[in-house]
Amino acid sequence: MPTISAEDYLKHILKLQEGEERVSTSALATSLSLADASVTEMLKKLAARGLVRYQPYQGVTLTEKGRGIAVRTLRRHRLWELFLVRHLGYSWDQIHEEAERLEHVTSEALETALDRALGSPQFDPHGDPIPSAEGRVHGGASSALAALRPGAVAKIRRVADVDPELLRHADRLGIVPEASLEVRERLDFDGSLRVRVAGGDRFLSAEVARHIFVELVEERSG
Amino acid sequence: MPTISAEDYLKHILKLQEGEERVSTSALATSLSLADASVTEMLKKLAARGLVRYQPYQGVTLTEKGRGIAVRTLRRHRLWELFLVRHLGYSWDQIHEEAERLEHVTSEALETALDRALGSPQFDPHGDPIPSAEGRVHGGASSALAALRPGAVAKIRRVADVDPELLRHADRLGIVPEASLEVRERLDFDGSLRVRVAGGDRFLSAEVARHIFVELVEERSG
DNA sequence: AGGTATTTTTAGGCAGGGCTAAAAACAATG
DNA sequence: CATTGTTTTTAGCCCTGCCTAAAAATACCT
Repeated sequence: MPTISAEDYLKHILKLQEGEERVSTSALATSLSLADASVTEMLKKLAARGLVRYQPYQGVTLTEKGRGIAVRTLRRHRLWELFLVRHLGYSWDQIHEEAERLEHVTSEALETALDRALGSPQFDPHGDPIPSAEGRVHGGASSALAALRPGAVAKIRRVADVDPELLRHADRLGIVPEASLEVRERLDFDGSLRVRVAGGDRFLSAEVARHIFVELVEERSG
Repeated sequence: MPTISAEDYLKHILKLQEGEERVSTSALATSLSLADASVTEMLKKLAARGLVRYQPYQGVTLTEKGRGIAVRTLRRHRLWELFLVRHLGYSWDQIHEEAERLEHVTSEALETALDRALGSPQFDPHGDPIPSAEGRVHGGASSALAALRPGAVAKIRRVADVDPELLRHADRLGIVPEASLEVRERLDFDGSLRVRVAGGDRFLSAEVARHIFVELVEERSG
């Protein structure tokens, strides 16, 4: 059984590993909000348990075993997030912290029960893919709303779960997964956008638009 | 925030405190499956945090603060047990272990959500009372089935959650909270009983009957 | 009361995880 | 290529909880 701490390390490595080949000690330390030295030590322990490949000064990568645990933890996290919304009346800005704790005390039986109660869902409330029980992750190929040009029509896929405030803000604007949207105007000097969504025109800062991911439907010239 | 360990200590002290005035170090150690010495040390720490009153060689009692945490933990445990049965398809012999872990990662918000989803329930699936949000525990005054005489008619209140096997056994016999039962026969030499329950006659060993608690309805002479 | 038994506490260790400060390795640049 | 700067690792500590073995209190019993 991996400890809570180990699950957290593996989860963060998994996330940081997207794109990059090897994850540096300092990047991981920043991501976990821990001192670099603490991370160095833990990496040695994880390597000894066969969960990561670690060469001093060369960063880490997950082994198959480590990846398995990381993905399983991510699956539990996202199943809980959806469960909290669907069955316990939570809103999507309040679920991250709860799931962060619940994911570490979820047995295989409970994971299965959650999955069944939810009908084997593919996405969590933020639009993040829920890994399958076998560990396959459905990498949705979507692009940042911030990159779209005026006239573009797109379907919202995902709102990055970086901050509860962003989520509350997006929600008030009608920016939720599955909603449709059209870019009406783009101010070049600050990158902010005016978009039509849920029947109304809304303004989004570039910073907000950077955290919203969409699938392009049509690229009308404005 | 109390640690998981502290919550477990307090919960066990609460349980052992029923009846007895002070709880001894060794009784607590046995209950927690820990070495006596470990318990002694922890008691000093809990006392320093104001959660228990502890005098060397004199045993422990809970302070108001400690009792509050113990009762809250018990409440969360029992809410989870019922939730697992009602909303996640668990049977009552599989819920204890899950709840044992979930109770320690349950925020006040989650506790409230569980309570609401269940309609502020009074009892868990074993018939154990669920403490109120304010910490009041509904002490149900029931007696052991083992003590009833032939001819007695009673309503089942509670089946002690001591072992999953006992629970599965009781369930197969139709012995569940709220069911009605009549004692038909009692074999004095081993204390075993023949009872009528759910329309059929069933045999119970004295050991099983000792873990079933009932409320007497009528004491017919057999 | 005095001596044996039992309980409880103290002493000394260990593993998991974390921290700061100092040293070592790697990178980068004049 | 040598020096400065940035990462990363090592060294030495801390805290939480647990353990065993030995010592000290309390209890029991003749």
